[in-house]
Amino acid sequence: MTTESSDRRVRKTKRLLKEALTKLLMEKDLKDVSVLELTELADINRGTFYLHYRDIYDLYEQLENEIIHEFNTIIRKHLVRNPHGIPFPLVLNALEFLSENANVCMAILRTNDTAFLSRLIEMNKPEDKKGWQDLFGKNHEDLYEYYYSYLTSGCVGLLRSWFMGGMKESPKKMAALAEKLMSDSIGQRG
Amino acid sequence: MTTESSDRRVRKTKRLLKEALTKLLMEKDLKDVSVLELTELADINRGTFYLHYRDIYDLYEQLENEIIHEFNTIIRKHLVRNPHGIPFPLVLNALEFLSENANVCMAILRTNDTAFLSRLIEMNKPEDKKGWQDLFGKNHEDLYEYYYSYLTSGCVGLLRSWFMGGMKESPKKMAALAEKLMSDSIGQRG
DNA sequence: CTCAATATTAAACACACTGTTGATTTTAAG
DNA sequence: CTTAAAATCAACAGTGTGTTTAATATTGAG
Repeated sequence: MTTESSDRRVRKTKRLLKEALTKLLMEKDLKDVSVLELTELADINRGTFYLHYRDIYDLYEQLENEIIHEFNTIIRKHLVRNPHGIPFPLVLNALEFLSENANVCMAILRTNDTAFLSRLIEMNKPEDKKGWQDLFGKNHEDLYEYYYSYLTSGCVGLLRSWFMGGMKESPKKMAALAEKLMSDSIGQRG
Repeated sequence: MTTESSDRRVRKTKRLLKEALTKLLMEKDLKDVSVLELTELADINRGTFYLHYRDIYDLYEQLENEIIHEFNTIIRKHLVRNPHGIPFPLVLNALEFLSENANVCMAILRTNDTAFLSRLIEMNKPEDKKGWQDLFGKNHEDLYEYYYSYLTSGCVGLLRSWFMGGMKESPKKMAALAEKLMSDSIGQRG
């Protein structure tokens, strides 16, 4: 995870750069963002950029990291309390977080980058066999991975759709929908 | 769609460049591919590249286009015959196509680019309200879009998982699984 | 407040790759 | 064979990169 610097100057520089990148990602692809224009927009010396980041992609990754980390914090919190099953508040909290951080999330999702998706999936995948069984039932052990992929990708797709459509539905309504779709997918144990 | 050139030289040049890009995408990200190394690998003059493509991303898009086009051909063929419902052969054919074109598909999916996903989704979305109703039932009309997003994203995730795992299951088995997951998602009309 | 440490700045640099051009050679189609 | 088109080769200016140097500004600790 990104370690917070104790020096105010560093914090300010990084914050300005991340804000600038978020702005730029609203209007163009990551590949079209140059260090030059980024630092000009942030009003930061170009050399300073390289004091903190290897390149634009490095900065982007750290931005994405922060979102994923906060996201996982929400998820973990619920998993500890209720290790099995898919609690409604989890989904709701997740959606509310996204809604509150719309700017950055929009920027990330706009890049059309499923690395974001893949990482969320991998990081929250149940590690032990027990977890799998509780989620998907005892049959089709060899298919757990596939069930999981379908479920999580589906959710991210749902979420993307909600985001891109301007988040017209309330987080609560979307949470209920996600909940229903997920438990329907899981519930079928042929 | 990409128009086939009548000139053998052009066809050869484009084919070599696409093959070279596919190779390079097996080992590095699209952003790290330069026109220089691409044309050297393909043994094509660098200037010739610009006769046909704007930049690396343009070439990549055309490569992706071809796959999507063939994919859609399979899908459309089935939709005409059986406009409503999700026929088993459709999924099977799609998976077999992917299996046969593993190289290119792997290269595309490895880029972690959901533009591929989004386009597949958009291009095959039922246009008329009737289609939606037949797929999802008559309730929750306002939620059709979300159902569709969940369903299709889920399938692409499933497919990605299958691909990245080395395609150990047979296309037939995966088709059955996809079929089941999709109809389970759709079948619920609470 | 003072000061030593550290971050930022400004300027310059070599470098790699880009995208285009014009002249020349090679190739394909009729 | 003839001719139109494509590919090659060499050269070009332009842009952004990544690094370095010395000077300047800001910070946190004492």
